[in-house]
Amino acid sequence: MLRMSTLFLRTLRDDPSDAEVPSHKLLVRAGYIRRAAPGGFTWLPLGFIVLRNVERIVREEMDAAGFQEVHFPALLPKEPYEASGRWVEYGDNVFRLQDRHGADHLLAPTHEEMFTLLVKGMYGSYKDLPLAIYQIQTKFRDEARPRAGLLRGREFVMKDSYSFDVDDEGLQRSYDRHREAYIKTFERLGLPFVIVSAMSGAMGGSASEEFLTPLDVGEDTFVRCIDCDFAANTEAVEVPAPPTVAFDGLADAVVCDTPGTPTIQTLVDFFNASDELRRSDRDWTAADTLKNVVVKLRHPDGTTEPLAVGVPGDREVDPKRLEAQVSPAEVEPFDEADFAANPALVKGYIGPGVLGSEGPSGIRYLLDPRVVEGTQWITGADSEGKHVMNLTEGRDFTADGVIQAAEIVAGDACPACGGELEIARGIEMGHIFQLGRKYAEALDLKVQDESGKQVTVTMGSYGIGVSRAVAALAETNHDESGLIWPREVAPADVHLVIAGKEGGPQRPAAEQLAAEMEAAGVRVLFDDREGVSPGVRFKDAELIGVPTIVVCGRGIDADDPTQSMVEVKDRRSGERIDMPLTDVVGHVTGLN
RNA sequence: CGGGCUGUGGCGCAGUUUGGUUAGCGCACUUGUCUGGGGGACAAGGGGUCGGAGGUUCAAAUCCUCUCAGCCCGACCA
Repeated sequence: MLRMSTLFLRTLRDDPSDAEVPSHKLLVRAGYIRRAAPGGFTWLPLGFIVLRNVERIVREEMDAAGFQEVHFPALLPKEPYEASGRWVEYGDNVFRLQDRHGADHLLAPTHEEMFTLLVKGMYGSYKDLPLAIYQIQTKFRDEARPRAGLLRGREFVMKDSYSFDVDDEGLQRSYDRHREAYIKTFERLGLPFVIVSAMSGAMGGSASEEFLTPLDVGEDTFVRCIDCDFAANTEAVEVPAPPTVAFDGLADAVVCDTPGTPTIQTLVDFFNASDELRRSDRDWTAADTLKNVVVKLRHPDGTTEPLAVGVPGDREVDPKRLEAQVSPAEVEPFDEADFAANPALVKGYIGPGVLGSEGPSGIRYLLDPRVVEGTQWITGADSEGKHVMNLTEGRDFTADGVIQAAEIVAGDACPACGGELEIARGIEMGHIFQLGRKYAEALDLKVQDESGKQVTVTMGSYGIGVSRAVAALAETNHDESGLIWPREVAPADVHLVIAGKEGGPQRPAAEQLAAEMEAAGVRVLFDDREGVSPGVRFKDAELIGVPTIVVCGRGIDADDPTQSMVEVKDRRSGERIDMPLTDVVGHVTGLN
């Protein structure tokens, strides 16, 4: 039983000034956490109970799936991370430090290398596999900008698991088992989530999905279909190609003088204002134009290469989508010096005529999938003040390939069902992906197969943000008055309030009720403070957010306790019911 | 790393432009009395090197220089 008279707790009437998002404000105000360091929080007694509850649920679901728990140090030597290349790849995001001998160490941001080495040291046969092990541990990332309280810290609790299999089929099975376990875990936590396919990114690997909790304060943008269950990171959306059009009867390409039209908007306005160029059936729009954007790719070896991307003029090139497509190369702007080095490019009037590996510029040219054979475009004629119209793909120009780099906007067609896509914000709560053999190869993790041959193990890696889940739960479960915890993660089942004059019958009745509830296995947070007005107690109870609030007040009968009535309030619905004191234990043990 | 804003008792803020008694207010805290179903009232208290360092001045929370920290936007990121 938690007694508020002695609980290490101080609730605040005002929001802390450094808090912006609801979870941060409420968790501090209600006395769950306090900021201790940039991006680091102290867990106060109530908060620590919630954190452990989340941990327990995660642990139980991992165990139920047959995964085994281990625990690594957070402070690790540099060597394994050098072997995998991540000592360099992780860059400034990893905390590095030296010991007294000058040896390099790091505070682990994640543990692929250590798990790989652990298995290497213990197992050597295909008979030992499959294996999946996990830990729940504090991770460190030197975030450029910690923010939003617990949602993005530099130190946070994460559950990370790793699977080990001899072949791809085994990896797929391990992946699927984790996927199922994650679905159960998030359902049990009461966290809404969508599963989006993700690009595997810097960690390497192939199949990868993220579990996102939709939240406006989240920092990931994703798209989902309003008609079907399709959801994906914007980087992973594959825009389908429309059907091709036969060339028969298509108008010839015509070069037009279009003075003073360096932008898409000025170009479209010019066409619509011209008697010769105007369309009879409708106005020209930006979607009729083909915009060619040139960027510079920087490859990991340091070399650079220009790249031209052609997208319909009504959309921008999305840098993240582009970068995901050209990874591991990085995208840099094409600057004045680059234009000077490529005289074939006329800024503002770049057209397919000079682009392409075979073209005068020799610049590789990739097209948006919407630009299919037979589509006609208004685009640059590679000469100051000139554009070309009716330029037809496949007839008048071709490119080196297709690229998914145009921005996705709300209302775009769903790649799965053709319905309408919407853009939403979310926060990554879990991530599962098939690492493949990157780490096993780097660290030489092999086992003997049935024929006695050495084979490299294939791995998967799976994370859940545990401390982040506490924040996400607070974010998705609160109202104007305070937090509203799902029962399984709540710091208590019942918040018992004394609301009566000191010296009255309420306190002894509440004491007895608290003892009875506890004996029945109900977790009780008991507001047994003296000299605190009822208003304060009610406000605190609502702020703290225990799912059921029981009030011993006016209904307590001093003369005949068996006649006493108490009030039972559901924090979430706000519904209040009066019931006989003697029924309360039975009632609250039946809640869930 | 770029742009903007902010650092004053535990929390939230005023005071800084125009330097000048003892640095102020609300909440919280202590003591007492009253009150007792929605952060109640009255009274009396305790708690501050004004983020830090250096400088200007007879005098600095206030002016100058440097520095540290926090928040927001962007870049980056499980």
